Amino acid sequence: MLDNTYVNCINCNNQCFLKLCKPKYLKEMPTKQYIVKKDEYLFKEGEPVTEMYFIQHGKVKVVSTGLDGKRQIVRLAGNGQIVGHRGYKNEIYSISAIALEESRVCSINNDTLYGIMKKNFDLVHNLMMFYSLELRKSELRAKCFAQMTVKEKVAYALLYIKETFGLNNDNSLNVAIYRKEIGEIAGTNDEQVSRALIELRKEKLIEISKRKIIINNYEKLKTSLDRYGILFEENNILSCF
Amino acid sequence: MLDNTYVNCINCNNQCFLKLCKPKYLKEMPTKQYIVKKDEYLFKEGEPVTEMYFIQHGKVKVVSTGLDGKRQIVRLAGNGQIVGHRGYKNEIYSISAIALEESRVCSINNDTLYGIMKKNFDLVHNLMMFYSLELRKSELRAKCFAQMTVKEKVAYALLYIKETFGLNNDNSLNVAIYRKEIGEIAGTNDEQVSRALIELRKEKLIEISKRKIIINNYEKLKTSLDRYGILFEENNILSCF
DNA sequence: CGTGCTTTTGAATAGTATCAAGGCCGGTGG
DNA sequence: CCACCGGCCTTGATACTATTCAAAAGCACG
Repeated sequence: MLDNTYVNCINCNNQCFLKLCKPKYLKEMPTKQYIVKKDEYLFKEGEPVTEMYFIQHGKVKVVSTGLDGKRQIVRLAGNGQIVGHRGYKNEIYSISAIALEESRVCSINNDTLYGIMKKNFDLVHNLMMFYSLELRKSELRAKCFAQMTVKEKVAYALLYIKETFGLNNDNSLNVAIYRKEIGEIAGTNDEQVSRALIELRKEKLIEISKRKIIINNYEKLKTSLDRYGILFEENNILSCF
Repeated sequence: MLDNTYVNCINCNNQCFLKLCKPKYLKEMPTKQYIVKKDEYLFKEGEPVTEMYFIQHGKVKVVSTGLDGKRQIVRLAGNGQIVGHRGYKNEIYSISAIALEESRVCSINNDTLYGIMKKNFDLVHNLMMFYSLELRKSELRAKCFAQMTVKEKVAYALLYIKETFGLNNDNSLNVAIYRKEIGEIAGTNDEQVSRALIELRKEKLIEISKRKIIINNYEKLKTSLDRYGILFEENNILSCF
Protein backbone atom coordinates (compact mmCIF):
# COMPACT_ATOMS: atom_id res chain seq x y z
CA MET A 1 0.00 0.00 0.00
CA LEU A 2 1.50 3.34 -0.99
CA ASP A 3 1.83 6.22 1.43
CA ASN A 4 -1.65 7.45 2.06
CA THR A 5 -2.53 10.99 1.24
CA TYR A 6 -5.40 13.01 2.56
CA VAL A 7 -7.88 13.99 -0.10
CA ASN A 8 -10.70 16.45 -0.14
CA CYS A 9 -14.02 14.72 -0.66
CA ILE A 10 -15.73 17.85 -1.88
CA ASN A 11 -13.63 17.77 -5.06
CA CYS A 12 -14.12 14.05 -5.69
CA ASN A 13 -16.41 12.98 -8.50
CA ASN A 14 -16.86 9.38 -7.45
CA GLN A 15 -20.12 7.89 -6.28
CA CYS A 16 -19.50 7.16 -2.65
CA PHE A 17 -21.50 6.81 0.54
CA LEU A 18 -19.61 9.72 2.03
CA LYS A 19 -21.22 11.96 -0.58
CA LEU A 20 -24.39 11.71 1.45
CA CYS A 21 -22.88 14.01 4.04
CA LYS A 22 -23.71 17.67 4.07
CA PRO A 23 -21.16 19.83 2.20
CA LYS A 24 -20.08 21.38 5.47
CA TYR A 25 -18.85 17.99 6.70
CA LEU A 26 -17.72 16.79 3.33
CA LYS A 27 -15.34 19.71 3.07
CA GLU A 28 -13.46 18.75 6.19
CA MET A 29 -13.69 14.96 5.91
CA PRO A 30 -10.36 13.41 6.94
CA THR A 31 -10.35 10.89 4.12
CA LYS A 32 -7.19 9.05 3.18
CA GLN A 33 -6.65 7.68 -0.28
CA TYR A 34 -4.39 4.79 -1.29
CA ILE A 35 -3.43 2.89 -4.38
CA VAL A 36 -3.48 -0.82 -3.54
CA LYS A 37 -1.67 -3.19 -5.88
CA LYS A 38 -2.86 -6.67 -6.83
CA ASP A 39 -2.64 -9.12 -3.92
CA GLU A 40 -1.93 -6.37 -1.37
CA TYR A 41 -3.94 -6.23 1.83
CA LEU A 42 -6.30 -3.44 2.82
CA PHE A 43 -6.43 -5.02 6.24
CA LYS A 44 -5.33 -8.37 7.57
CA GLU A 45 -6.80 -11.07 9.80
CA GLY A 46 -5.88 -10.58 13.42
CA GLU A 47 -5.62 -6.83 13.25
CA PRO A 48 -8.43 -4.64 14.56
CA VAL A 49 -10.35 -2.96 11.76
CA THR A 50 -10.25 0.70 12.72
CA GLU A 51 -11.11 2.13 9.33
CA MET A 52 -13.95 1.87 6.91
CA TYR A 53 -12.87 1.52 3.30
CA PHE A 54 -14.61 2.83 0.20
CA ILE A 55 -13.54 1.39 -3.13
CA GLN A 56 -13.26 4.24 -5.61
CA HIS A 57 -12.11 2.11 -8.47
CA GLY A 58 -11.01 -1.51 -8.40
CA LYS A 59 -11.82 -4.96 -7.15
CA VAL A 60 -11.40 -6.43 -3.70
CA LYS A 61 -12.06 -9.81 -2.10
CA VAL A 62 -12.92 -10.22 1.57
CA VAL A 63 -11.53 -13.51 2.84
CA SER A 64 -11.58 -15.50 6.03
CA THR A 65 -9.05 -18.22 6.72
CA GLY A 66 -9.53 -21.17 9.04
CA LEU A 67 -6.70 -22.42 11.23
CA ASP A 68 -6.16 -25.22 8.74
CA GLY A 69 -5.49 -22.65 6.03
CA LYS A 70 -8.71 -23.29 4.17
CA ARG A 71 -9.81 -20.00 2.74
CA GLN A 72 -13.28 -18.71 2.10
CA ILE A 73 -14.15 -15.66 0.04
CA VAL A 74 -16.86 -14.07 2.12
CA ARG A 75 -17.65 -11.18 -0.17
CA LEU A 76 -16.53 -9.45 -3.31
CA ALA A 77 -16.60 -5.68 -3.57
CA GLY A 78 -16.25 -3.41 -6.58
CA ASN A 79 -16.57 0.26 -7.48
CA GLY A 80 -18.44 2.30 -4.90
CA GLN A 81 -18.74 -0.49 -2.38
CA ILE A 82 -17.77 -0.65 1.26
CA VAL A 83 -15.26 -2.93 2.92
CA GLY A 84 -14.38 -3.28 6.60
CA HIS A 85 -17.68 -3.18 8.36
CA ARG A 86 -17.93 -0.76 11.11
CA GLY A 87 -17.26 -3.24 13.87
CA TYR A 88 -18.75 -3.15 17.29
CA LYS A 89 -16.15 -1.25 19.32
CA ASN A 90 -13.31 -1.85 16.81
CA GLU A 91 -13.06 -5.43 17.98
CA ILE A 92 -10.86 -7.90 16.17
CA TYR A 93 -12.55 -10.23 13.83
CA SER A 94 -10.72 -12.57 11.60
CA ILE A 95 -11.21 -11.25 8.13
CA SER A 96 -8.89 -9.81 5.50
CA ALA A 97 -9.48 -7.66 2.45
CA ILE A 98 -7.18 -8.22 -0.52
CA ALA A 99 -7.04 -6.40 -3.84
CA LEU A 100 -7.86 -8.55 -6.86
CA GLU A 101 -6.31 -5.90 -9.07
CA GLU A 102 -4.76 -2.47 -8.60
CA SER A 103 -7.40 -0.36 -6.89
CA ARG A 104 -7.94 3.15 -5.62
CA VAL A 105 -9.38 3.06 -2.13
CA CYS A 106 -10.39 5.69 0.38
CA SER A 107 -10.65 5.14 4.10
CA ILE A 108 -11.87 6.98 7.12
CA ASN A 109 -11.37 6.23 10.76
CA ASN A 110 -14.30 4.50 12.42
CA ASP A 111 -14.52 6.80 15.42
CA THR A 112 -14.31 9.86 13.21
CA LEU A 113 -17.01 8.45 10.98
CA TYR A 114 -19.16 7.76 13.99
CA GLY A 115 -18.92 11.41 14.96
CA ILE A 116 -19.82 12.54 11.47
CA MET A 117 -22.79 10.19 11.34
CA LYS A 118 -24.48 11.95 14.20
CA LYS A 119 -24.86 15.03 12.04
CA ASN A 120 -25.67 13.33 8.74
CA PHE A 121 -28.90 11.41 8.75
CA ASP A 122 -28.78 10.49 5.08
CA LEU A 123 -25.44 8.77 5.53
CA VAL A 124 -26.65 6.62 8.41
CA HIS A 125 -29.92 5.86 6.69
CA ASN A 126 -28.22 4.71 3.51
CA LEU A 127 -25.68 2.67 5.42
CA MET A 128 -28.56 0.98 7.20
CA MET A 129 -30.22 0.20 3.86
CA PHE A 130 -26.93 -1.05 2.46
CA TYR A 131 -26.38 -3.42 5.37
CA SER A 132 -30.00 -4.55 5.27
CA LEU A 133 -29.65 -5.52 1.62
CA GLU A 134 -26.26 -7.17 2.13
CA LEU A 135 -27.71 -9.13 5.03
CA ARG A 136 -30.51 -10.46 2.87
CA LYS A 137 -28.03 -11.45 0.19
CA SER A 138 -25.83 -13.11 2.75
CA GLU A 139 -28.75 -15.04 4.26
CA LEU A 140 -29.71 -16.33 0.85
CA ARG A 141 -26.11 -17.34 0.23
CA ALA A 142 -26.06 -19.33 3.46
CA LYS A 143 -29.13 -21.18 2.24
CA CYS A 144 -27.46 -21.87 -1.09
CA PHE A 145 -24.33 -23.30 0.48
CA ALA A 146 -26.45 -25.63 2.52
CA GLN A 147 -28.43 -27.04 -0.38
CA MET A 148 -26.65 -26.60 -3.70
CA THR A 149 -24.56 -29.18 -5.50
CA VAL A 150 -21.00 -28.26 -6.40
CA LYS A 151 -21.98 -27.45 -9.98
CA GLU A 152 -24.75 -25.16 -8.77
CA LYS A 153 -22.40 -23.45 -6.34
CA VAL A 154 -19.98 -22.77 -9.15
CA ALA A 155 -22.79 -21.37 -11.29
CA TYR A 156 -23.75 -19.22 -8.33
CA ALA A 157 -20.17 -18.01 -7.95
CA LEU A 158 -20.02 -17.01 -11.62
CA LEU A 159 -23.27 -15.06 -11.32
CA TYR A 160 -22.07 -13.42 -8.12
CA ILE A 161 -18.85 -12.34 -9.83
CA LYS A 162 -20.84 -11.04 -12.79
CA GLU A 163 -23.19 -9.13 -10.49
CA THR A 164 -20.33 -7.52 -8.59
CA PHE A 165 -17.83 -6.76 -11.32
CA GLY A 166 -19.86 -6.92 -14.52
CA LEU A 167 -19.02 -8.20 -17.97
CA ASN A 168 -16.74 -7.03 -20.77
CA ASN A 169 -18.09 -6.40 -24.27
CA ASP A 170 -17.49 -10.03 -25.21
CA ASN A 171 -19.58 -11.14 -22.19
CA SER A 172 -16.49 -12.37 -20.35
CA LEU A 173 -16.19 -11.81 -16.63
CA ASN A 174 -14.50 -8.47 -16.05
CA VAL A 175 -11.91 -9.82 -13.63
CA ALA A 176 -8.90 -12.12 -13.74
CA ILE A 177 -9.79 -14.87 -11.33
CA TYR A 178 -8.32 -18.32 -10.72
CA ARG A 179 -10.21 -21.60 -10.46
CA LYS A 180 -8.95 -21.72 -6.92
CA GLU A 181 -10.59 -18.39 -6.11
CA ILE A 182 -13.88 -19.43 -7.68
CA GLY A 183 -13.61 -22.46 -5.40
CA GLU A 184 -13.09 -20.16 -2.43
CA ILE A 185 -16.35 -18.44 -3.29
CA ALA A 186 -18.23 -21.66 -4.00
CA GLY A 187 -16.79 -23.52 -1.03
CA THR A 188 -14.98 -26.21 -2.98
CA ASN A 189 -11.56 -26.80 -4.53
CA ASP A 190 -9.99 -25.98 -7.88
CA GLU A 191 -10.43 -29.47 -9.35
CA GLN A 192 -14.16 -29.47 -8.73
CA VAL A 193 -14.47 -25.97 -10.20
CA SER A 194 -12.66 -27.15 -13.30
CA ARG A 195 -15.02 -30.09 -13.69
CA ALA A 196 -18.08 -27.92 -13.09
CA LEU A 197 -17.00 -25.29 -15.60
CA ILE A 198 -16.51 -27.96 -18.25
CA GLU A 199 -19.98 -29.32 -17.48
CA LEU A 200 -21.45 -25.84 -17.84
CA ARG A 201 -19.63 -25.46 -21.14
CA LYS A 202 -21.12 -28.70 -22.38
CA GLU A 203 -24.53 -27.25 -21.59
CA LYS A 204 -23.64 -24.15 -23.63
CA LEU A 205 -24.19 -21.87 -20.64
CA ILE A 206 -20.63 -20.58 -20.65
CA GLU A 207 -17.61 -20.57 -22.91
CA ILE A 208 -14.03 -20.93 -21.75
CA SER A 209 -11.51 -19.17 -23.93
CA LYS A 210 -8.05 -19.31 -22.47
CA ARG A 211 -8.19 -17.53 -19.14
CA LYS A 212 -11.52 -15.88 -19.92
CA ILE A 213 -14.87 -17.17 -18.78
CA ILE A 214 -17.63 -16.01 -21.09
CA ILE A 215 -21.21 -15.99 -19.86
CA ASN A 216 -22.85 -17.27 -23.01
CA ASN A 217 -26.37 -17.56 -21.77
CA TYR A 218 -26.86 -15.39 -18.72
CA GLU A 219 -30.60 -15.91 -18.48
CA LYS A 220 -30.39 -19.69 -18.64
CA LEU A 221 -27.57 -19.74 -16.12
CA LYS A 222 -29.67 -17.65 -13.78
CA THR A 223 -32.86 -19.65 -14.23
CA SER A 224 -30.91 -22.85 -13.55
CA LEU A 225 -30.77 -21.62 -9.95
CA ASP A 226 -34.37 -20.40 -9.83
CA ARG A 227 -35.40 -23.04 -7.36
CA TYR A 228 -33.29 -21.31 -4.72
CA GLY A 229 -35.26 -18.08 -5.00
CA ILE A 230 -34.29 -14.67 -6.26
CA LEU A 231 -30.54 -14.60 -5.80
CA PHE A 232 -29.57 -11.74 -8.06
CA GLU A 233 -31.52 -8.55 -8.26
CA GLU A 234 -31.16 -5.65 -10.60
CA ASN A 235 -31.56 -2.93 -8.05
CA ASN A 236 -28.45 -2.00 -6.21
CA ILE A 237 -28.63 0.14 -3.12
CA LEU A 238 -26.21 2.46 -4.85
CA SER A 239 -28.89 3.25 -7.39
CA CYS A 240 -30.28 5.59 -4.77
CA PHE A 241 -27.60 8.11 -5.65
CA MET B 1 -52.78 -14.79 14.38
CA LEU B 2 -55.34 -13.12 16.60
CA ASP B 3 -56.96 -9.83 15.69
CA ASN B 4 -54.32 -7.24 16.03
CA THR B 5 -54.79 -4.41 18.45
CA TYR B 6 -53.08 -1.08 18.46
CA VAL B 7 -50.94 -0.52 21.53
CA ASN B 8 -49.27 2.53 22.92
CA CYS B 9 -45.52 2.15 22.95
CA ILE B 10 -45.04 4.79 25.60
CA ASN B 11 -46.64 2.49 28.18
CA CYS B 12 -44.71 -0.60 27.13
CA ASN B 13 -41.94 -1.87 29.36
CA ASN B 14 -40.25 -4.13 26.86
CA GLN B 15 -36.79 -3.56 25.48
CA CYS B 16 -37.39 -2.75 21.85
CA PHE B 17 -35.71 -0.83 19.07
CA LEU B 18 -38.70 1.47 18.87
CA LYS B 19 -37.84 2.73 22.36
CA LEU B 20 -35.02 4.64 20.75
CA CYS B 21 -37.53 7.08 19.33
CA LYS B 22 -38.18 10.36 21.03
CA PRO B 23 -41.18 10.30 23.42
CA LYS B 24 -43.09 12.59 21.09
CA TYR B 25 -43.02 9.94 18.36
CA LEU B 26 -43.27 7.03 20.74
CA LYS B 27 -46.56 8.35 22.03
CA GLU B 28 -48.20 8.26 18.62
CA MET B 29 -46.51 5.18 17.19
CA PRO B 30 -49.07 3.11 15.24
CA THR B 31 -47.84 -0.19 16.61
CA LYS B 32 -49.95 -3.30 16.31
CA GLN B 33 -49.60 -6.18 18.70
CA TYR B 34 -50.46 -9.83 18.10
CA ILE B 35 -50.33 -13.12 19.87
CA VAL B 36 -48.95 -15.70 17.47
CA LYS B 37 -49.49 -19.37 18.30
CA LYS B 38 -46.97 -22.13 17.69
CA ASP B 39 -46.50 -22.87 13.98
CA GLU B 40 -48.44 -19.80 12.89
CA TYR B 41 -46.95 -17.47 10.31
CA LEU B 42 -45.93 -13.87 10.94
CA PHE B 43 -45.53 -13.55 7.20
CA LYS B 44 -45.39 -16.07 4.42
CA GLU B 45 -43.24 -16.68 1.36
CA GLY B 46 -44.58 -15.01 -1.73
CA GLU B 47 -46.25 -12.16 0.09
CA PRO B 48 -44.64 -8.74 0.17
CA VAL B 49 -43.24 -7.91 3.60
CA THR B 50 -44.82 -4.58 4.40
CA GLU B 51 -44.26 -4.61 8.14
CA MET B 52 -41.32 -4.83 10.44
CA TYR B 53 -41.84 -7.15 13.39
CA PHE B 54 -40.47 -6.82 16.90
CA ILE B 55 -40.59 -9.89 19.09
CA GLN B 56 -41.73 -8.82 22.53
CA HIS B 57 -41.69 -12.27 24.01
CA GLY B 58 -41.32 -15.58 22.21
CA LYS B 59 -39.36 -17.49 19.64
CA VAL B 60 -39.50 -17.29 15.88
CA LYS B 61 -37.77 -19.02 12.99
CA VAL B 62 -37.15 -17.38 9.65
CA VAL B 63 -37.28 -19.97 6.90
CA SER B 64 -36.78 -20.13 3.18
CA THR B 65 -38.15 -22.97 1.08
CA GLY B 66 -36.82 -24.10 -2.26
CA LEU B 67 -39.18 -25.20 -5.03
CA ASP B 68 -38.36 -28.79 -4.14
CA GLY B 69 -39.67 -28.21 -0.64
CA LYS B 70 -36.29 -28.36 1.05
CA ARG B 71 -36.39 -25.92 3.88
CA GLN B 72 -33.63 -23.85 5.37
CA ILE B 73 -33.80 -21.98 8.66
CA VAL B 74 -32.11 -18.74 7.81
CA ARG B 75 -32.27 -17.11 11.21
CA LEU B 76 -33.67 -17.60 14.68
CA ALA B 77 -35.01 -14.63 16.61
CA GLY B 78 -35.93 -14.29 20.27
CA ASN B 79 -36.96 -11.61 22.74
CA GLY B 80 -36.27 -8.09 21.56
CA GLN B 81 -35.16 -9.08 18.10
CA ILE B 82 -36.32 -7.94 14.70
CA VAL B 83 -37.90 -10.00 11.96
CA GLY B 84 -38.92 -8.96 8.45
CA HIS B 85 -36.11 -6.81 7.25
CA ARG B 86 -37.09 -3.54 5.91
CA GLY B 87 -36.96 -4.54 2.28
CA TYR B 88 -35.96 -2.34 -0.56
CA LYS B 89 -39.26 -0.91 -1.78
CA ASN B 90 -41.42 -3.60 -0.10
CA GLU B 91 -40.40 -6.06 -2.77
CA ILE B 92 -41.31 -9.71 -2.49
CA TYR B 93 -38.65 -12.00 -1.32
CA SER B 94 -39.24 -15.58 -0.54
CA ILE B 95 -38.95 -15.88 3.17
CA SER B 96 -41.37 -16.79 5.94
CA ALA B 97 -41.37 -16.21 9.67
CA ILE B 98 -43.00 -18.89 11.82
CA ALA B 99 -43.50 -18.98 15.58
CA LEU B 100 -41.65 -21.78 17.36
CA GLU B 101 -43.89 -21.22 20.38
CA GLU B 102 -46.67 -18.83 21.34
CA SER B 103 -45.22 -15.34 21.03
CA ARG B 104 -46.17 -11.74 21.53
CA VAL B 105 -45.14 -9.70 18.55
CA CYS B 106 -45.46 -6.04 17.60
CA SER B 107 -45.35 -4.72 14.09
CA ILE B 108 -45.23 -1.41 12.36
CA ASN B 109 -45.74 -0.57 8.73
CA ASN B 110 -42.52 -0.10 6.76
CA ASP B 111 -43.50 3.18 5.18
CA THR B 112 -44.67 4.58 8.49
CA LEU B 113 -41.44 3.46 10.10
CA TYR B 114 -39.49 5.09 7.31
CA GLY B 115 -41.19 8.38 8.07
CA ILE B 116 -40.47 8.06 11.76
CA MET B 117 -36.83 7.24 11.11
CA LYS B 118 -36.24 10.61 9.53
CA LYS B 119 -36.87 12.26 12.86
CA ASN B 120 -35.15 9.73 15.11
CA PHE B 121 -31.46 9.44 14.55
CA ASP B 122 -30.86 6.99 17.39
CA LEU B 123 -33.30 4.52 15.90
CA VAL B 124 -31.64 4.55 12.50
CA HIS B 125 -28.20 4.41 14.00
CA ASN B 126 -29.00 1.40 16.14
CA LEU B 127 -30.74 -0.36 13.29
CA MET B 128 -27.61 0.19 11.23
CA MET B 129 -25.47 -1.30 14.00
CA PHE B 130 -27.87 -4.21 14.35
CA TYR B 131 -27.74 -5.02 10.66
CA SER B 132 -23.98 -4.59 10.59
CA LEU B 133 -23.59 -7.15 13.36
CA GLU B 134 -26.10 -9.54 11.84
CA LEU B 135 -24.30 -9.26 8.52
CA ARG B 136 -21.01 -10.23 10.10
CA LYS B 137 -22.65 -13.20 11.80
CA SER B 138 -24.28 -14.23 8.58
CA GLU B 139 -21.01 -13.98 6.64
CA LEU B 140 -19.30 -16.21 9.18
CA ARG B 141 -22.17 -18.68 8.92
CA ALA B 142 -21.77 -18.84 5.15
CA LYS B 143 -18.13 -19.72 5.69
CA CYS B 144 -19.10 -22.42 8.17
CA PHE B 145 -21.57 -24.05 5.83
CA ALA B 146 -18.92 -24.18 3.16
CA GLN B 147 -16.30 -25.91 5.29
CA MET B 148 -17.81 -27.73 8.25
CA THR B 149 -18.56 -31.45 8.49
CA VAL B 150 -22.11 -32.45 9.36
CA LYS B 151 -21.18 -33.08 12.98
CA GLU B 152 -19.61 -29.63 13.23
CA LYS B 153 -22.64 -28.04 11.62
CA VAL B 154 -24.89 -29.69 14.18
CA ALA B 155 -22.63 -28.46 16.99
CA TYR B 156 -22.85 -25.03 15.42
CA ALA B 157 -26.63 -25.23 15.29
CA LEU B 158 -26.82 -26.14 18.98
CA LEU B 159 -24.59 -23.20 19.91
CA TYR B 160 -26.61 -20.89 17.70
CA ILE B 161 -29.83 -22.00 19.38
CA LYS B 162 -28.23 -21.53 22.77
CA GLU B 163 -27.00 -18.06 21.84
CA THR B 164 -30.40 -16.99 20.58
CA PHE B 165 -32.76 -18.55 23.10
CA GLY B 166 -30.52 -19.36 26.07
CA LEU B 167 -30.51 -22.28 28.49
CA ASN B 168 -32.81 -23.46 31.24
CA ASN B 169 -31.51 -24.02 34.77
CA ASP B 170 -30.59 -27.59 33.89
CA ASN B 171 -28.51 -26.35 30.92
CA SER B 172 -31.04 -27.67 28.46
CA LEU B 173 -31.88 -25.65 25.37
CA ASN B 174 -34.75 -23.33 26.17
CA VAL B 175 -36.84 -24.33 23.17
CA ALA B 176 -38.71 -27.38 21.94
CA ILE B 177 -37.06 -28.15 18.64
CA TYR B 178 -37.16 -31.22 16.40
CA ARG B 179 -34.20 -33.05 14.89
CA LYS B 180 -35.64 -32.00 11.57
CA GLU B 181 -35.48 -28.34 12.53
CA ILE B 182 -31.90 -28.63 13.77
CA GLY B 183 -31.19 -30.15 10.38
CA GLU B 184 -32.81 -27.16 8.71
CA ILE B 185 -30.39 -24.90 10.58
CA ALA B 186 -27.37 -27.11 9.96
CA GLY B 187 -28.28 -27.79 6.34
CA THR B 188 -28.75 -31.54 6.64
CA ASN B 189 -31.52 -34.03 7.41
CA ASP B 190 -32.98 -35.46 10.59
CA GLU B 191 -31.13 -38.79 10.37
CA GLN B 192 -27.74 -37.09 10.22
CA VAL B 193 -28.68 -34.84 13.13
CA SER B 194 -29.64 -37.88 15.16
CA ARG B 195 -26.31 -39.54 14.40
CA ALA B 196 -24.35 -36.37 15.14
CA LEU B 197 -26.11 -35.79 18.46
CA ILE B 198 -25.32 -39.32 19.55
CA GLU B 199 -21.68 -38.78 18.60
CA LEU B 200 -21.58 -35.56 20.63
CA ARG B 201 -23.13 -37.42 23.56
CA LYS B 202 -20.40 -40.06 23.35
CA GLU B 203 -17.89 -37.23 23.64
CA LYS B 204 -19.70 -35.98 26.76
CA LEU B 205 -20.33 -32.57 25.19
CA ILE B 206 -24.09 -32.88 25.42
CA GLU B 207 -26.68 -35.04 27.11
CA ILE B 208 -29.95 -36.15 25.58
CA SER B 209 -32.76 -36.65 28.05
CA LYS B 210 -36.05 -37.41 26.35
CA ARG B 211 -36.87 -34.42 24.19
CA LYS B 212 -34.37 -32.20 25.96
CA ILE B 213 -30.87 -31.47 24.72
CA ILE B 214 -28.56 -30.52 27.57
CA ILE B 215 -25.38 -28.60 26.84
CA ASN B 216 -23.08 -30.44 29.24
CA ASN B 217 -19.85 -28.77 28.35
CA TYR B 218 -20.50 -25.46 26.68
CA GLU B 219 -16.87 -24.36 26.61
CA LYS B 220 -15.63 -27.55 25.01
CA LEU B 221 -18.42 -27.53 22.47
CA LYS B 222 -17.50 -23.97 21.55
CA THR B 223 -13.76 -24.60 21.36
CA SER B 224 -14.40 -27.60 19.12
CA LEU B 225 -15.32 -25.03 16.47
CA ASP B 226 -12.48 -22.62 17.27
CA ARG B 227 -10.75 -23.23 13.98
CA TYR B 228 -13.59 -21.43 12.22
CA GLY B 229 -12.98 -18.21 14.12
CA ILE B 230 -15.05 -16.39 16.68
CA LEU B 231 -18.57 -17.54 15.94
CA PHE B 232 -20.35 -16.62 19.13
CA GLU B 233 -19.77 -13.39 20.94
CA GLU B 234 -21.02 -12.26 24.29
CA ASN B 235 -21.91 -8.74 23.28
CA ASN B 236 -25.29 -8.34 21.77
CA ILE B 237 -26.24 -5.18 20.00
CA LEU B 238 -29.21 -5.01 22.30
CA SER B 239 -26.86 -4.44 25.22
CA CYS B 240 -26.72 -0.87 24.05
CA PHE B 241 -30.07 -0.27 25.69
C1' DC C 1 -53.70 -49.39 24.31
C1' DG C 2 -53.67 -48.23 19.74
C1' DT C 3 -52.36 -44.44 16.46
C1' DG C 4 -49.39 -41.18 14.54
C1' DC C 5 -45.31 -38.77 14.85
C1' DT C 6 -40.41 -38.56 16.01
C1' DT C 7 -36.13 -40.69 16.58
C1' DT C 8 -32.85 -44.22 15.85
C1' DT C 9 -30.45 -47.67 13.17
C1' DG C 10 -28.79 -50.16 9.09
C1' DA C 11 -27.51 -50.70 4.33
C1' DA C 12 -27.08 -49.10 -0.34
C1' DT C 13 -26.07 -45.29 -3.17
C1' DA C 14 -24.54 -40.96 -4.76
C1' DG C 15 -21.69 -37.06 -4.40
C1' DT C 16 -17.50 -34.83 -3.10
C1' DA C 17 -12.68 -34.35 -1.63
C1' DT C 18 -8.22 -35.82 -2.14
C1' DC C 19 -4.17 -37.49 -4.33
C1' DA C 20 -1.34 -38.03 -8.31
C1' DA C 21 -0.02 -37.28 -12.91
C1' DG C 22 0.04 -35.11 -17.18
C1' DG C 23 -1.08 -31.13 -20.31
C1' DC C 24 -1.20 -26.35 -21.46
C1' DC C 25 0.49 -21.78 -21.61
C1' DG C 26 3.18 -17.68 -20.82
C1' DG C 27 7.42 -15.86 -19.51
C1' DT C 28 12.47 -16.14 -19.27
C1' DG C 29 16.97 -16.91 -20.56
C1' DG C 30 20.19 -19.07 -23.53
C1' DC D 1 13.90 -18.35 -31.98
C1' DC D 2 13.56 -22.17 -29.20
C1' DA D 3 13.95 -24.89 -24.89
C1' DC D 4 12.96 -24.83 -20.37
C1' DC D 5 10.51 -23.69 -16.13
C1' DG D 6 6.78 -22.74 -13.09
C1' DG D 7 2.12 -21.88 -12.37
C1' DC D 8 -2.36 -23.11 -13.58
C1' DC D 9 -5.70 -26.25 -15.46
C1' DT D 10 -7.44 -30.79 -16.60
C1' DT D 11 -8.18 -35.63 -15.91
C1' DG D 12 -8.44 -40.13 -13.67
C1' DA D 13 -8.55 -43.17 -9.73
C1' DT D 14 -9.55 -43.77 -5.03
C1' DA D 15 -11.28 -42.98 -0.40
C1' DC D 16 -14.37 -40.80 2.27
C1' DT D 17 -18.49 -38.49 3.67
C1' DA D 18 -23.15 -37.55 3.37
C1' DT D 19 -27.73 -38.60 1.46
C1' DT D 20 -31.37 -41.52 0.74
C1' DC D 21 -34.40 -45.31 1.50
C1' DA D 22 -36.37 -48.63 4.51
C1' DA D 23 -37.63 -50.38 8.78
C1' DA D 24 -37.88 -50.71 13.63
C1' DA D 25 -38.10 -48.63 18.11
C1' DG D 26 -39.58 -44.98 21.21
C1' DC D 27 -42.75 -41.63 22.79
C1' DA D 28 -46.96 -38.65 23.41
C1' DC D 29 -51.76 -38.29 23.34
C1' DG D 30 -56.29 -39.21 23.05
